[in-house]
Amino acid sequence: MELSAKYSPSEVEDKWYAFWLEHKFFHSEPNEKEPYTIVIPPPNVTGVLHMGHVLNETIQDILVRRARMDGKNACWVPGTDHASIATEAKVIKRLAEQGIKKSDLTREEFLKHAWAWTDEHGGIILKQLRKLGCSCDWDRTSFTMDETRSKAVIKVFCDLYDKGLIYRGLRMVNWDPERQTALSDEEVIYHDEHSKFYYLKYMVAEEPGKYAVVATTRPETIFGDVAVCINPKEEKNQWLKGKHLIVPIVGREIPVIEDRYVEIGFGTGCLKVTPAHDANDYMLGQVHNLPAYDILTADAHVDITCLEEDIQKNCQSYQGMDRFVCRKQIAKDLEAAGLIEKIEDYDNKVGYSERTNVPIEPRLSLQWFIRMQHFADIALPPVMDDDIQFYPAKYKNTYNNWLSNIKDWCISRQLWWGHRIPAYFLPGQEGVKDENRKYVVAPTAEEALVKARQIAGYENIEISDLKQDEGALDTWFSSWLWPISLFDGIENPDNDEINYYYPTSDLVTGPDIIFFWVARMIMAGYEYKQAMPFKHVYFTGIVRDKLGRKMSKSLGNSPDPLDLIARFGADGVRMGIMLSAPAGNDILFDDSLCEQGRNFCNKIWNAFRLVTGWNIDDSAAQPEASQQAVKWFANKLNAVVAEVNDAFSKFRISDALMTIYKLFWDDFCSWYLEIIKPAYGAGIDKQTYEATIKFFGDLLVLLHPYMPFITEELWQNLGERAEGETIMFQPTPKAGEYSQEFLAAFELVQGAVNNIRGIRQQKNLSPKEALELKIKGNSFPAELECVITKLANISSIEKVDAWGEEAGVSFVVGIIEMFIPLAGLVNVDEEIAKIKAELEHQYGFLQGVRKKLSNESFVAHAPEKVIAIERKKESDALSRIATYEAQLKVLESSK
RNA sequence: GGGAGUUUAGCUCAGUUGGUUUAGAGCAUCUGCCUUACAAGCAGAGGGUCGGGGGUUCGACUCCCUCAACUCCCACCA
Repeated sequence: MELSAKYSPSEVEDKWYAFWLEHKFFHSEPNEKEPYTIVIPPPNVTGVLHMGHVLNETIQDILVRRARMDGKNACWVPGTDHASIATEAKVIKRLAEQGIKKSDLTREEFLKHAWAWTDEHGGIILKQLRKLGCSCDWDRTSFTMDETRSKAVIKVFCDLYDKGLIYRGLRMVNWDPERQTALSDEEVIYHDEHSKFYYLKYMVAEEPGKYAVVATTRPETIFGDVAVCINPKEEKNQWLKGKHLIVPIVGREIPVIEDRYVEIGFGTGCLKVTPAHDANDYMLGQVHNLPAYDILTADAHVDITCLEEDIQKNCQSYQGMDRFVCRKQIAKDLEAAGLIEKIEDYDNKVGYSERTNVPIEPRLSLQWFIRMQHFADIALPPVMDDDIQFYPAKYKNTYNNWLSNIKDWCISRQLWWGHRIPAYFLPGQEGVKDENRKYVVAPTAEEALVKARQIAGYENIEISDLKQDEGALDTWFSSWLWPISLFDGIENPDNDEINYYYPTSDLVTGPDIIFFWVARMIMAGYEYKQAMPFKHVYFTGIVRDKLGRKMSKSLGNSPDPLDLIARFGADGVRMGIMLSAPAGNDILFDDSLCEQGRNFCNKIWNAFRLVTGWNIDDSAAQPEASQQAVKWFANKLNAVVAEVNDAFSKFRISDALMTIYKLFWDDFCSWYLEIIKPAYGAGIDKQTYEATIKFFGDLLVLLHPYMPFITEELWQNLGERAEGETIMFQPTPKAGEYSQEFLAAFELVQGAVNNIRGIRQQKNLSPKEALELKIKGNSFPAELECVITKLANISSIEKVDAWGEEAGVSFVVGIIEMFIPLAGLVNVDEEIAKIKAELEHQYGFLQGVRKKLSNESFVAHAPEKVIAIERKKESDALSRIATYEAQLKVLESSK
């Protein structure tokens, strides 16, 4: 077979992926084998593959493929997330481009558009994962809004409601005025901001001409002011006690109230209280029994129509103004009226919506919540006790911190795209306040009707009388069930699949969703399966560019993974992303990493070309050097396999890759193959050839989890394969016994070869020119001398008792003294200088060792083993020094 | 304001309970090579005293204190 000198990934990748699919190698069914399960962190259904996914999915694929080769029944379940807010935003944007407003559509019409969008763009990302080589069980592809998953969500909602763990209430929530929905606390991101601190004058009603100064960053909320609060202990504000103040512009007369909440010494000590627009003010309002005027619309425009008529008159000009426009306008107007004492620069934090990046507005609204204390109680211990293990473990702290200060979870969203809240309101409550309206919670309208008819007075209502809550549930309310709902473990809690695959093995995800997702899955796992959802959590880092910046569309620093795959091959990209990916560390990604991956593919490819290009000579005897090489590599392979196994057990999968990389490139190619390489034109003996093929196969198997395509391609061509055979199920090589002594002896051989090569380089000697080697005293194991002979092109090895008078270069490896005669090629002065420098180093070393040994405390305290090592160092150094000194003498006398 | 983490060759990182020839790797760099698998390669070489300071110890990159820089998370100060 003629093979090109370069590996062409595109030619083999699609072929083998199709082969794997065709044979259903990725598919898993429960059987008697040990399961190994991963559920994919479901990407947004309309999302596109980015480098973060590449990292995350590559790690998962490595783990899954490795488990499969270890003989486990590996199952990697793929799927997508409906991503309520993000997707609804995209749909609204597209509708806007067509001139359609969401408000013009009915819920049903809107959902039709949303599903159309989902069908159109959904699953693109899953197709892209195939290009990466991901071995997901595609037959199990799921969606958080498909039937099984949706039923699970609704069932869980009803169940938690029945348990009293879900409640509906009027609360101050984080409001996104752009998308016009409530958000959970976790969906708010705080940014530092340079803003202004406005000092406003509030005239005292009882004492005309006198005023109190109130400092605020949000003057636009003064329409909703209902009190000014002071700390009862604050000296300078004592005179305000019991007084009333007049809100500037608005003209409302409000009381001065006292509460220790106000911090003494901060600002002016006077805090304006606006219960409808600040969480703390709301709390104060509750305590002091104050009204709340909501003066902002859902899209954060001023709306004063809730105020009394005479007050409305004063504020008319602000009606309908955007909140930030109004802020400026009020400042301007107050300034003009002389009601601003001063404006200061002020740094504070402002919350932004994670999804729309719009400043959130604290808003009083009626929402659904989950009582979280119960879930914190069940989810904290397993992580703190390491039943569930985090890699890296530092995230235990983060987890602990969050669960120990848990707040109730706002799960309702004012969106249509998502799971509709299964609460049904009873008819005939027109006059009743929203928060007091009666409802029933049930999975379906029919079941809701049954429940409703049991309530006195509603015995005769019909389904059409019930009004379902308009809201949808937070996306994460479906995601937290993912490891259970994927196996239908909510609706059918005892089915074979859930019993077999759950708990899953490893979860691979980013630390940014530790609260959103990881913690909540653990909660749901213990609530609904009484067991952990996964045993290990591997937290990846963030993929950044080489300057350490986050990858973003606006910076244009985010490479397209498919483009990278086209340039470097999927294996090259996988290797590139894995080269520097210890758990929890950010990855500074650079194309050159993929280049390294591609180069490695090429190296493997060429090694294959070499090995399979040899002709087997049945009559040839195995050369001594080859025999030693085979023995050495067998030992080395065992040692490395043990190392790799250890690395995997600690989730150090980048380390494992680097270890295999060096094994292949340095040990196998640079040493092993060079030793066994037959002379030009000659055939190779059968024994060596077969051993080599075996080694190559083992190496491919070791590499396969990282580089699935090239390893399958070469493995298939490495020997006769039956139809339907695949490297995917070849067992990982076992870590057998190996001789530390033999490996150490071989290292000495390598040292000698390196030295001789170095001498050649310095003396400008061709590799083709054979050299003689003399060895004095100690030597290598005799059987390894032939390796030096071959690799360093040595014509003869002579054992001598002392160096003669001839010119040459000497060197020491370990404590073996060697000499290369080089008549006429030696610059005596140069050699003397070199040896002197070496001697100096040895003297320094010896001195250090002796200082230790002459220290009585050291000899008294240090363990015997350590002292023995120091003594060995001493004698070795002495022996080397003797050698160099003798050489120096010879050289000097030859001058 | 709390908490966590990081700081080791030009870059990215190892360094496992303090002691294994006076600190390792990959990449990059430099030198010499188109040597009959591979120039996406081969061979060789140089380069850190382990952020600063102090301490514990016979001995510290490794433990303690302190200072500095950077990163991240959490928190209602208007």
